[in-house]
Amino acid sequence: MARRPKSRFLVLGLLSEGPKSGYDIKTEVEEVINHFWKESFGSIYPVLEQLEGEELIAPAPGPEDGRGRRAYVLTRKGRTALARWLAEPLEPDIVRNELLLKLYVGGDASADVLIRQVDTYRERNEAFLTLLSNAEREIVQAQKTEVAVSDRRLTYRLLTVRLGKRVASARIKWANDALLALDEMRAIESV
Amino acid sequence: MARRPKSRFLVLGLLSEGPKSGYDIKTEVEEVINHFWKESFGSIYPVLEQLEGEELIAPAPGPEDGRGRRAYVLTRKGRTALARWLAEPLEPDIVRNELLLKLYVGGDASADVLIRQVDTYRERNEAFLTLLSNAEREIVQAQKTEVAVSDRRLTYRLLTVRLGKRVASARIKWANDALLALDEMRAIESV
DNA sequence: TTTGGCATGTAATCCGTTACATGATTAG
DNA sequence: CTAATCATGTAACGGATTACATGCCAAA
Repeated sequence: MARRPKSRFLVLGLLSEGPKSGYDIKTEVEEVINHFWKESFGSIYPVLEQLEGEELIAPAPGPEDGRGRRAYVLTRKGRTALARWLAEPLEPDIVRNELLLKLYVGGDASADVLIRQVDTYRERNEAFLTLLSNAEREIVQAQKTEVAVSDRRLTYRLLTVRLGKRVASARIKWANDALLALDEMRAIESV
Repeated sequence: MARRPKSRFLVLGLLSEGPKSGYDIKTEVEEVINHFWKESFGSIYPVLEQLEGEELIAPAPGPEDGRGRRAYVLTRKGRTALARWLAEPLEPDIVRNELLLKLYVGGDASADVLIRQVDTYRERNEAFLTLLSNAEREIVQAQKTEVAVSDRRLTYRLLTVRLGKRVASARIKWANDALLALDEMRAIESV
């Protein structure tokens, strides 16, 4: 069994766009794909080392950076491995929803406590939606100016943002419904 | 920092409904809350032992089962701990969406590969939606027959199912849009 | 009697985060 | 000069899964 399967493909995947260092990868995770993926330095650097050992990536050619920066590129072998992974069936995602667990086992709690939780959930998703809408606008803007070559990546990127938006909107709608139901419960409680 | 051991509260929470054994808890996870929570024997039994050590739960009174079954109940201390956790702020959920990663880094792949992935995603979410709709129907049915005391738990349970439905529907809608966009890409490719 | 479900538990191991440790370079 | 940012890396730890190990009971 391959170690750190998911992190491996994040690194491999991001390197497919061009030469990058561990630091670059971390930055891209934080600034761009943070809404659907997180990764720490603690896995990025070991993975880079491991992938180099397997000859899936290699140090980028060109002048060394004075700062000790070490960029990598995909090897042909690495590109093949990435393509293979892209075609592999999706693993079922692990689901652990703390809010739903609280609702499910919160039968003894007052409605107030749960209302507060659902409200937080709504707020977070609203903030998230705003964030994604901005990202979407930026991509659409970029699509107008870029040449056709990069168009495909932008299209894919747009898709990732739009799933986020759809899901966030769904959660917000649910939260509004749920708050109505919980308010009713509270009204009954206080009688 | 002390990260929240989530498994503890699953166990504590499920025990708040009444005496249960480790096996019961596993069954309930599998059959009822599987859509938003998973848990293995490998954590359930150690957690039970740990909680007993902390006096948050205690062996259920009553006749021993011949089969070696060991049921537990919440202590008063346990009930307090649960209530405290219910009111605690939600931790940000860890997001790792394999499909979106594949889309994001799949710029070099043929549209076909991605179409297959998105299609699988749609199918899974459709199956999921069917499952949840059945669960919803059952709860609504139960609400008509149950007495008012258990009504609150049923209401909360219904809310958990409905969030699942909302999100699944959103994903399906997205997938349909995405498939249209990807089909267009494929058409361009083949020219 | 043998299969399947009930029932508990442990060991190996994985995947990943957090916190720590270190140092160079650049902007103010 | 000094703070922020760039940049790499390691050690400790932790939470959870998987696979394994064990055995009882009921029904076919």
